[in-house]
Amino acid sequence: MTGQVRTVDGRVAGRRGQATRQKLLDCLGEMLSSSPYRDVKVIDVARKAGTSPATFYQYFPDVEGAVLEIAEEMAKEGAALTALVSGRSWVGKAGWQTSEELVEGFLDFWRKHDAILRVVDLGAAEGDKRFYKIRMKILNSVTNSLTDAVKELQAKGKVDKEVSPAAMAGSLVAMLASVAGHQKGFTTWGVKQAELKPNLALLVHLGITGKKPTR
Amino acid sequence: MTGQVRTVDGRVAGRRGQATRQKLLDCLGEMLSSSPYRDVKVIDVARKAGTSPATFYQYFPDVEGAVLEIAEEMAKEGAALTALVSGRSWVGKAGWQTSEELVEGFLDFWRKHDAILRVVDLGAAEGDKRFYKIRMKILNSVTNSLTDAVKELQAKGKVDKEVSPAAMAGSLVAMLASVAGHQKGFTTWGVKQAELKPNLALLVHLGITGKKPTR
DNA sequence: ACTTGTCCTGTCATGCCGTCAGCTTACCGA
DNA sequence: TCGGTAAGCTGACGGCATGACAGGACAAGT
Repeated sequence: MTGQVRTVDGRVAGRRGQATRQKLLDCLGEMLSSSPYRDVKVIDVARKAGTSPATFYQYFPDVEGAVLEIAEEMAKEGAALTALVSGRSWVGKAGWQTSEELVEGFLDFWRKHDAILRVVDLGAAEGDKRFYKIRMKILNSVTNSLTDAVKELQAKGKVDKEVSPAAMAGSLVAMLASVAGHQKGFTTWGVKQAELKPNLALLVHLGITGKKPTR
Repeated sequence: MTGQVRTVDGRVAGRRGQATRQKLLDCLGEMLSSSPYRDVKVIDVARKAGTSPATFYQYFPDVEGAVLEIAEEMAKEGAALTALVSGRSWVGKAGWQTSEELVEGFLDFWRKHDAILRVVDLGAAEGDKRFYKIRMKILNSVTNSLTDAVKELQAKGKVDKEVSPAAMAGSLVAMLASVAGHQKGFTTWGVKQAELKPNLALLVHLGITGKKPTR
């Protein structure tokens, strides 16, 4: 399915090659956390990995290509976010818990992949389809599940029909992603983490069900 | 207050100099809209402005410095966003209208300054205090006004005391900013602009007042 | 016309980019 | 043990952007 890992010039990578390749990816990941994306240079990544720039170009077409690789890997891990929504209840106390756990999971994931998500976000916002696709891949599962939840509640007559499930789900997910991306900003600003989560959960609950939660 | 416009080496810029400077800023702005931030080079900006790279460096320390300049200008214009919230009513039909106009104004502003806001966002997310400050400057006015609105409603007993006004306002503003930044994404994805706005307005209204709007 | 201060550019050292030929290393069959 | 072959790595190079400087072009006042 995945095929073998290949170098740019078409050779198949063996054990040693894959190790080098992975080391380059790891170092790039660290660089992205510690310095602005704009300033990340191939030569620095190579030096950090204890190899030469030429080696980098053997495995990746350019920095962006390597970033995409890291992002893809993260996207796989992000599929687990679906579990935060699908098959959960939105009624009563269980509904409140669903909201809380969704927010919690989201913030954790974002904190963990902070740097790379920032780059993905930028790429997507700039119109790069590949980055956009990855961003979708991560958000889609959650968004779709939330969309379904709203549709279901609408069918039961518990939510106004004027609400567009997709728009609502998309907006909420965008909010979560954005707030997660600026978590540091919020704290600097005077809003504590502990306050943030319940408020986000409240907004999610309000958006999906249209009602205040029963805690 | 503003002082005179100065070159990097300390001289005061005259008429001609300011024109050149402005032209460079304009061209940089266009470049940011049409190509990834990472790939914007001084030499391209200079060429586009019909001048030389050396001239660019006479007015700006680097690309980032020039971007900050554009961003500052935009921030001034963004102060007008305050008017969308301050002194408005959140009760009854007027409340719904407030929500709608806030969303409308926000999306328009973001659409207009699309490219530069993206860069400011990235800079802020990467921890650059100067960009963070500008982002604050734009969002602060709206956020503060919204915070006050929530506090007021809380004082009247119309909103739960558990709600943190600042966290709620910050989350809503982050949502608006994020959705605005990915407007293209939403449309590609199947959500129409016309659906998006009322849903965002609904979420804002729910978040601030805790109640469904009366339309 | 002359002076003065502003404005622009040609040029240069530096450093990164991206590519190539060629060297080293690991694996494998004889 | 010994080549043979393919994988793996690097030094070196032309090309280009950067950022700094000194000096020439220009406008405005005298």
